[in-house]
Amino acid sequence: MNEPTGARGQGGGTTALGPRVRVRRAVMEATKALLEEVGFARLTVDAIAERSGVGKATIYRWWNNRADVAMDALLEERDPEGWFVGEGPAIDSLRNQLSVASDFLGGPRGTIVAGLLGDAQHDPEIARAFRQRFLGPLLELTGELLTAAAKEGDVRADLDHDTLIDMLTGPLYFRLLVTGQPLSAAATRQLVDAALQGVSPAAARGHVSGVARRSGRRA
Amino acid sequence: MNEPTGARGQGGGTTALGPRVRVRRAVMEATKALLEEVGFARLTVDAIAERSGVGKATIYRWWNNRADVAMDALLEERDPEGWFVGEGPAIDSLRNQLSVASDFLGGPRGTIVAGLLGDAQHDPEIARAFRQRFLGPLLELTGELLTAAAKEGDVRADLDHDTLIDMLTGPLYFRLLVTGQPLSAAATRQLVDAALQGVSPAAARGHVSGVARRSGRRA
Amino acid sequence: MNEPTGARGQGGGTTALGPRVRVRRAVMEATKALLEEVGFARLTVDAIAERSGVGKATIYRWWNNRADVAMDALLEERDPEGWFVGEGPAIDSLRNQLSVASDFLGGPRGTIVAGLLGDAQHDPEIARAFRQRFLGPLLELTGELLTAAAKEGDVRADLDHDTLIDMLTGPLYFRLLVTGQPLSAAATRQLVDAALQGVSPAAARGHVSGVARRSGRRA
Amino acid sequence: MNEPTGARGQGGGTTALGPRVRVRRAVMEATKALLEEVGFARLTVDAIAERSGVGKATIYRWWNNRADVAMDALLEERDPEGWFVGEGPAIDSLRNQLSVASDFLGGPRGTIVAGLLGDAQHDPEIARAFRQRFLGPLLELTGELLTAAAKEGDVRADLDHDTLIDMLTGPLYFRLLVTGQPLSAAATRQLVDAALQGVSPAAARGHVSGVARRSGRRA
DNA sequence: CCCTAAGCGAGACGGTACGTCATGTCTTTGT
DNA sequence: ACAAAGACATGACGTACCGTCTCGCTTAGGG
Repeated sequence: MNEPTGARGQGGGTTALGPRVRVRRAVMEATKALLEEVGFARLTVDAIAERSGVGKATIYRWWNNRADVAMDALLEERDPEGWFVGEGPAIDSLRNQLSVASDFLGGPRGTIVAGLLGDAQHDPEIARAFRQRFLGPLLELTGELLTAAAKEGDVRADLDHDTLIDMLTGPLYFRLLVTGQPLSAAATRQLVDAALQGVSPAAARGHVSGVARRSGRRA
Repeated sequence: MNEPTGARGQGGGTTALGPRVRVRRAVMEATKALLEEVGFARLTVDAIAERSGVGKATIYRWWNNRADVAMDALLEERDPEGWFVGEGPAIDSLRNQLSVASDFLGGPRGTIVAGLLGDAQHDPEIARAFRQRFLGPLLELTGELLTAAAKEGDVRADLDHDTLIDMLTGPLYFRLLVTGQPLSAAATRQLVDAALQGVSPAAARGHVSGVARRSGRRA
Repeated sequence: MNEPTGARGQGGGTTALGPRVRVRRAVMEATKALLEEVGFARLTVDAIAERSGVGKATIYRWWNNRADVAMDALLEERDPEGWFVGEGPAIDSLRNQLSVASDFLGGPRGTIVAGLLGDAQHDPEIARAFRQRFLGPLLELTGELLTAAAKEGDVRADLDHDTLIDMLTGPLYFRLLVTGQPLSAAATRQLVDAALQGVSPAAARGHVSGVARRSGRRA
Repeated sequence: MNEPTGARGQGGGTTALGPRVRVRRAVMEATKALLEEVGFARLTVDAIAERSGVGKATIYRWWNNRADVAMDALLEERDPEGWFVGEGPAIDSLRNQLSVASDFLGGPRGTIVAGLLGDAQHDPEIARAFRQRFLGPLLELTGELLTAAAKEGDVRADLDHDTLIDMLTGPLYFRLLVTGQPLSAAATRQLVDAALQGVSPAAARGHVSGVARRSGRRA
């Protein structure tokens, strides 16, 4: 279960063991180091190979391209974190999740995500992988939180969840990928508040701001 | 003034006339054709040179890189369009602008934008150019429309414009660059409605939906 | 003794039995098949392993490299043939041996020999093996035949045997490896005649041509 | 005429100038140096590129593979030499040519030739080039000398020239490529004498040996 | 009206990274 | 214990595209 698995582990046979532990570790570490040092744009497979002491061919055996490697490195860094929080009203968890996402995307790992998505524009395979491995789980969680929040009466039930997700998540990636404006938990709270209350005037109910106040725990 | 100008024409020296008309036209046409045929990802300067009959050096004289060329081609296609509409309530113009943007980004030109932004993740110069030349004018317009709409009482005045823009525009680029879901004027209308009314329940004003109904002119 | 022996069997230790029968057979057969299908140039150890169902490591246990394997395959094909003929005047046996060699080198097995010698130019080990295992026995026989023929008065006794062998055998390999001209028993007979009679005029002896006529049995 | 031409110059258009002088010189020099240092077997295009300061792509633009480069280097070393001697009886020139060839093949350049021919066994293109560019001119000369010598009465007129060439040249390459025995002008003289006089006894005429004595000038 | 400088085509060039191939060794796993 | 299966480091391959650069050829426009 905790078996170290390469990107292709998905196929999930029994004997397809993925890169042996040593190889995987070496590659991951080298990749992370290089990502920090030179960024994704200048990350090359050759460099990873040299740095990790792993043969280039071996890397290509287990990963499809540098983006694939970088994605694995990225996921390794994301997973142990407190993404999948729960407890308390769902709307709070939702706010929290978006704050955490902001911090993640606003930090050094955000640069990796941006680079990955940059390449994804040229290579559908990367796009697919990103959606499936990185984005999917997160959006799924968001969807569940929305369902719960709707049930708890904090979110309108008549709205398409996809639309809601776009509204809440879209701005983060917009900043990351397009405008380059800073991404912070604070800015995101503003945004979520606005989204919840609505842009039109006449949206002034203690209900909403009350929730907003309650959930302002994580900076 | 009406002189065809390359990217560097901005500096506006005296004799730096930009590419001679013939060159610019040939390059632009070749670029557009190639963008349609192979997409931005496989667009190469060599191909543009060969196809246009223009020397590679000449291209590099007037443009910085393939993204620069592609951007020019993109702008040529965007400009004549009905982006800068006005008349009637500002909120309607705003809705309209977002619909037009959706169609633009959802169509073939959207692919170019995506490719451009993809490269922008690796090359700050491209990012800068994109923001300045493509995005800037649009967001400026959006800002003005928001100001007007606020004055007309259709938009809350207590919200930061940057946040609002992120809320309204972000989802479009999110779909384009990240999720890959289809981008249509219809989907965008839904989204704008939700943004205006707010996600929280207790949002029940004929006011908003009335406006929405009025502005549903452009598909 | 009759034990099937790999290349290393020569050392002749006690327990070094050479590849087990099954392994050897499988490898030999796969190798021969591949040699016929793709030729020596594209013969790869991986292919032999896959085709024969024998592990690559096992192959390397018993053979040094692909040339070594190919050589074994080659020798398997050569041995049962009628190389070591005798009877009658030695000069006839000599002619016959050269004819047989021509046919061998001119046929598909010649291609293998050529490939082997090709690699031998880069790898002295292969060269050594070829000379010792393939060429040696043949030249030894030729030497004996020359001695006998000299004793029988059909060959000058004042000539160095090495020189004679070079004269008689060299042209065959020259055609095989250098000029690429066809190698047939017929062409070889011409050559041997010329060698025997001499290139200078004043060579007019029925003796030689008579022998030539007698020995024209194998095409 | 004296225009430095790359391997592909054969196509012989007017604008196909071949590698520019600087490139060619740098590549040739690096190649010769490397051939001396590591031999043909370990000659790599990468090394040539690095050593010469010429881009790998540029090398591949003008040459097809390392063998092609090596051949050019080889020819550069062969040409200025005294191959195309004349004067005096043709049979003497013939003897001389074979002696020179022996020295050439027996020396360091012979190793290059051997390596080239080694690769030629795997790559028909190399074989073709070797025959056309290196071997052809030499054998042509040999053919002419044979014709002249026949006319002068020193060589039998009833023998196929191809056969004669094989007899005289074959042994040299046999030693070079197959047996590995030393190649010297002295050994070659023995061989040529034997070929002229014939292997059979009854070949004892002052005629031949007289010529042999006269031509023993070049060691 | 020429004649000089610029724009320009053509494409050679050095460089970096790519992804692939085959080698020969080493490790794991199952008998 | 032997061997199948195959992972692995190594090193070279040949290709692609980049952005720079030199060549001459044209083609104005200022003397």
